[in-house]
Amino acid sequence: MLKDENSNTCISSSFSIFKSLNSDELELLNANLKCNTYRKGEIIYREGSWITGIYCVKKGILKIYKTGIDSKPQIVAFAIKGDITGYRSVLSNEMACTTAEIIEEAEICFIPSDIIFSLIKTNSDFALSLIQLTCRELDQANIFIKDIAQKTVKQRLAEILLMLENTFKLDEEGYIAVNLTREDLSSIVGTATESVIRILGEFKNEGLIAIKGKKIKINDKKKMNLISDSIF
Amino acid sequence: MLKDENSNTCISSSFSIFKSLNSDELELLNANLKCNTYRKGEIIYREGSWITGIYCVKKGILKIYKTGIDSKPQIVAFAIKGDITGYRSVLSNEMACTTAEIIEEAEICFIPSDIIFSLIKTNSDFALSLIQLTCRELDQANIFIKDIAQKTVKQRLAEILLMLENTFKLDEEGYIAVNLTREDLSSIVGTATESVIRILGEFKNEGLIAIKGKKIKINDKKKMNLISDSIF
DNA sequence: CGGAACTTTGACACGTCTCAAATGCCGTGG
DNA sequence: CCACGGCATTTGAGACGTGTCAAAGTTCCG
Repeated sequence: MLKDENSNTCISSSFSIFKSLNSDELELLNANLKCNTYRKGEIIYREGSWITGIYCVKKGILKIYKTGIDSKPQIVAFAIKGDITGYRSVLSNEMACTTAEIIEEAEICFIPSDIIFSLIKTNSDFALSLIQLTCRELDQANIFIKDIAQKTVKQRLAEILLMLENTFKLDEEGYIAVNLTREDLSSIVGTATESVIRILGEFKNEGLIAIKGKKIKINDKKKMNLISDSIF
Repeated sequence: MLKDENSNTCISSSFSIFKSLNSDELELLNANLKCNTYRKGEIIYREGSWITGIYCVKKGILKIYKTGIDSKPQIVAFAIKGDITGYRSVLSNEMACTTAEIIEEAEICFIPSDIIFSLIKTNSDFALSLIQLTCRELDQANIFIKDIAQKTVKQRLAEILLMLENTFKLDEEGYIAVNLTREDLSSIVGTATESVIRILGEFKNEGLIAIKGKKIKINDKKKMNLISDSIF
């Protein structure tokens, strides 16, 4: 029994995308996995490269970004425990359109694309789950387009902080449990690093947040929402 | 034979999303269609409402937008002949997250959602087509996030003009065959109407484009690309 | 023909970016 | 274990891009 290594415990209900698989399908999946641990800074796949399967995050945090002008990155998503990534390129037979980089020591399983395609073929509920996953992400992306186009940097930063609190758990003290550099933050919000620093400072002075190094705690979620929604 | 009204000629190979359907499935589809013509300004569905099926565009042009701050719209897509819209909300059982408005007299067919779901269930190729469609749109959205976050208004406007030329056909004189107000343009680019006007003026003075009322013609596509890619 | 919506132009204020320099933090190697 | 070097953060000053507001001109359509 290799249960602790590669098998059943690896992919299961913690990945909601696989919730519609029966035990046979789960077994097929787990029999074809390659799991690995990665350290901060490692690249799982790179924009423009061909990837041959999708990646499931068992543990840790990845940032998913596109590379823009002067190789300035634009973070378009994070992947945490239970998320899959790389599926877009695999499903549409295209080169990876983003880069996936570890920002917190991670354990990641690789699933070859033919397994995914055969699951889509044989299990329509799984296919539907995938459709719904992409639809949800598409709406998120459109919301962000709207916000980045219409909101000020301050509003966007408030919004992103709330999003981060929503995405990542809080530690014992209430700080958002992720270490992002100020530059990372600027690469999400779409602004200069210095602007992030200045506005974080304002938020802190107004008592809206607390800062301890890279860790941020939102003190006044209500006011933060008002700022983000520009009712302020 | 009602061929000219609702049946086979209506949904067919012109909708690439339906290319994987066999003749039985096409027949089922066409038997359940409701087609209508709409005039400029009409709303097909509205953000926040529940829609019970998807819409196929046989003719005409729609703008798809989200409503933002001070009800300022943010256009996130267009739908033209051969496109489907509204599928995101249907597939993920959520309220419409965008509004679809006619900007050029259109002929549109409605397909009830249960038909779509049953096709997904029985035809995995159709499901895969849908997945690939959403994946492509998702990447487009992420590209636009990157650009809107990193590019100047001028660069974005150049990019959008190129995109419009790519999306819509050209008329006999080479003008992009769509009538967008300057405000529409500003709602795509994410800027003020006045900024669009001023920069269009610059482009025109530099001979990059020609303007005839709402119609725009790109004279120097190469230079336009350079501007958009900020190699300029 | 009249009015409404759209377009254009100008002046001005403000937000945000850029550049530069100082300080702080952290991991690596001696 | 400490010192060093490099990277991240912070702060300031100044320039520039864009948004806002106001007013005039234009087009469109009933």
